Amino acid sequence: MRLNAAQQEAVDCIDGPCLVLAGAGSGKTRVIIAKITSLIRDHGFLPRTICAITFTNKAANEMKSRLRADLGEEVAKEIWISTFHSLGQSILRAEHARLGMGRDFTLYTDHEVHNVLRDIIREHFPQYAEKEGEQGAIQSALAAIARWKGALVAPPDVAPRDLNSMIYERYDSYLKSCQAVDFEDLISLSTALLRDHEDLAQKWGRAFEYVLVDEYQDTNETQYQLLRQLTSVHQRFTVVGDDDQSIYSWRGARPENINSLAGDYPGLHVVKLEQNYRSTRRILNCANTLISHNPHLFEKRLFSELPEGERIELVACDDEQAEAAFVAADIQRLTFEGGLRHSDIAVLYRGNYQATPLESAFKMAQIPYVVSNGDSIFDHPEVKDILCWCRLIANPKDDQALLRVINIPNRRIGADTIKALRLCATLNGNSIYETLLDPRTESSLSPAQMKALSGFIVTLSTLRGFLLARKDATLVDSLVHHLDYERYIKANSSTAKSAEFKLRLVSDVMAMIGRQVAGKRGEAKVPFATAVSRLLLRETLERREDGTGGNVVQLMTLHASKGLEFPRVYLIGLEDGVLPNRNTMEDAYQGLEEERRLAYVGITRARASLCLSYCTTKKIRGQVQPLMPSVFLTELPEGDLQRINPRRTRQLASIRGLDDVLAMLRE
DNA sequence: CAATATCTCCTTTTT
DNA sequence: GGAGATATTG
Repeated sequence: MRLNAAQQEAVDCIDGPCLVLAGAGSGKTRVIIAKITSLIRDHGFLPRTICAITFTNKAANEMKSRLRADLGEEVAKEIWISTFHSLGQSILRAEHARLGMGRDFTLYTDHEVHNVLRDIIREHFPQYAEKEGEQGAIQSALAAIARWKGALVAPPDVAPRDLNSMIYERYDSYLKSCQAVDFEDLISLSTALLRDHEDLAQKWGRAFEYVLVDEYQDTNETQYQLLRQLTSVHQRFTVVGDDDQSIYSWRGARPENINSLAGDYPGLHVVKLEQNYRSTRRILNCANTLISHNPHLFEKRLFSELPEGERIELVACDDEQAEAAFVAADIQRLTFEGGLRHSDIAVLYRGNYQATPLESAFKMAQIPYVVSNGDSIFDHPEVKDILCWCRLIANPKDDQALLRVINIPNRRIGADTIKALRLCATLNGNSIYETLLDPRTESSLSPAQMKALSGFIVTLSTLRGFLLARKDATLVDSLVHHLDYERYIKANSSTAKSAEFKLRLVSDVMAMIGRQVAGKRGEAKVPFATAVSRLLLRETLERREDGTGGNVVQLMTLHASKGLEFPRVYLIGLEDGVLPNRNTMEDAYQGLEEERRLAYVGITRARASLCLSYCTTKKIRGQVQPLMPSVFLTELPEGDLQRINPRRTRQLASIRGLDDVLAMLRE
């Protein structure tokens, strides 16, 4: 498809910094792809000097496959396409020595970070937990630490010494003793590294002659700093963003980074994309009217030359079961009679928990569906166990992994033994692994305990010797085999069938690691530790069925829907307290604005047809409670809405309208 | 030390 | 109304 004037302008601006303000559906992905293609074909950039950064793996994969289609496998695989986090991980793995870390450091997930902080507070600051409640203390420490890391302040440099700063210090040294980093470290340590080492700043600044950032409004402080450093040598980059779609401020995103650019780069070229190619004029009008209730950083007016389209449907249901049943019945109507494919449809909602009633209604109606970001293969305890074994093999200092698997399979190592071990470890500031090997430890434990522990040490060192020597996919089989994991799972499963299921999950995950280590699929061979932390970053999830693949309805949160589009969209749960979510209202009106943007993102996912629904009652904590419709419904243009009675089956007439619109969209 | 019963927190979004 | 952590038994 041809580019319009503004899109072409954005593609052609290559000599300096370029900011593209891209409204929803204005073809920003097309611009990014066209620009990368043009950089390579028309301007002689080498593919490996181009770096494109996205926020989700989903977006990165999408970009990869589109570039593969345009440029071919050979060229496309050379381009650096990654999320900020995985780029940070690459930098840290390459430069680990400067940080005084081994190459095989571990990535701690939020869950582990939470547990670490909980243990620190329990052990060293019990009065803190008593005063604020344990959860409150953890939350407060977590927020403070995130703030310091975001501002690149190391524990010794924290100015007013308070409780949180002491926790920060303990936390930091604990992570170091485990040779572990957290998600935020992937970026903040990379940034600090380039800040403190001029040669590295030069090296990485030269590596990328052109940098592109998608969803720029979602960058936080450190990500912006990293971008500045990566582009410091050539000063050539394009960032694409839309402040109306900023929905991650809760994790530190600063849409103001859009404004900072103009100050930091006086030569900044700004391009606005205001023509929407995605949605009917009615859908766009709804979206525009809703978002006009928010203040704006940049004035922009989205317009569309597409047909007016059908009115937006508005459905009031009795409760969430009725709502789910309505959506299911409506989808059946549209697919049986309306000729819509299941994959043309998405159901969007605020929280993951809202998927449950939909799932049961869809199962009942035999509607094929996928829940994205729903329960992942990595959430199964058996998979977590085996992954912790992998982490431990790569990095034995990884205390959190060690504590999880020290008694898996059963080795008769119990709570008392672990308690004694941890005491020794904290006393010497060592990891538990080091403590196990320390001769001084023996005096603190009984002979029986020592015997059980030495069994564990032998197993671990055998596995390390065995696995780290291998560079092929068989290593994963040998892990399961050596642990006698099959027997362990069978012993802990109620039925043979569930044991089989669990083993299947485990071997799937191990196959993912095996593929990377062996360098299958034309990808580069990857060290064991990297392969494992890619799983923790969820980088290697099996590719989603795209279009042709699974013909299924997609269920997802509004956050997960960003960047996607569907002919028919259901946006459910438009109740006061749900969307806008009650818990976000604390930070005054800021919260409401972000919730409104969330609704805006949902509405603008729809191409031809949109259905909004809400419930008048819902079961909350077991109690049925009445609910008010969302304020956002009152902010939509009345004339573009059409109330639907969920109890009455509808006529084909309304489907024909949809058909026409779809046909015009396909032109 | 392991298996079962009871309690407590939380249900916002994700790399 | 559910998961996960802790207390209580065998």
